[in-house]
Amino acid sequence: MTRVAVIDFETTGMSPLQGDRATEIGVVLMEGEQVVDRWHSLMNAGVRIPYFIESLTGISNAMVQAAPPAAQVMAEAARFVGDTPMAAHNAAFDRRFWQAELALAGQAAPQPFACTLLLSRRLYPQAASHRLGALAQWHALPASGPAHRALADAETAAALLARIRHDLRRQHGVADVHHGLLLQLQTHPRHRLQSVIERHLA
DNA sequence: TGCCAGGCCCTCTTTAGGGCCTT
Repeated sequence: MTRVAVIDFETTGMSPLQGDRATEIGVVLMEGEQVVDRWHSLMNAGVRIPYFIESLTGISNAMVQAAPPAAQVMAEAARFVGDTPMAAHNAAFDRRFWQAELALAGQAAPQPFACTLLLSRRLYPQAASHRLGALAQWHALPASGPAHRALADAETAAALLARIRHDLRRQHGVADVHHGLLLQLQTHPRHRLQSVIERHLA
C-alpha cells in the first residue's frame, strides 16, 4: 500500500530566501486513501509574525514564543516522516520551507513531493478555483477544522489526495496509484494526462 | 535608492505578460 506524508506549513511569509520562517507544521500519514497517523506542532523560529499573517492564521507571536524551538520541532518532524514520500497543496511552497527549515536544523530533506494543486488542475480543469478550500467545497470533502492552521489544512489536502487517488482508480482504471505515477502526472501538460496513464497501465 | 517569491499555466504566445496558488 502506498504510504504518503501530506504536509502543510504556516509561515511568516512566502519565501525562506527572504527570511521568512515556519510557525506551525502539520503532517498527515496516509496509506492508500486512509489516514493512519497525524502529527503537528507550533514552532519558535525567533522571528516576529507580521500582523497580516497573525490575522490570517490566528497564530500569534505569543503562541510561537511559548512553542518549542524550530530546530527541535523539525528534528521530530523528520523522524515522524522518515523516508516516506510527501505531498502538499502547492507543493513548491511547502517543499521550500521543508528543505529550508530542515537545513537550518542540520537535517537532509530527500523526500519527493507530489502536488495536489498541479494534479487537480490536470484532473479537474472544470473546477472554478483550485485553492484548497475551494476544492474542498467543490468535492464536498469532510470538514477538517479552521483553514490556515497546519493540521487542518494538511487533513484537507490529504482528503483531496484521497479523492484524486479514488478518481484515478474509478475513472481512469489505475489499479494501484503509485507516488511515482502522481509525480509523472503532475509534470506533464494537462492534455497528456490520458497518454501518461495509458503508458503507465501498459 | 528601490525593490523584494517562485513556478505553473494560458493566450490576444514563443523576441511576453499576467493570473493563479501557497503565507
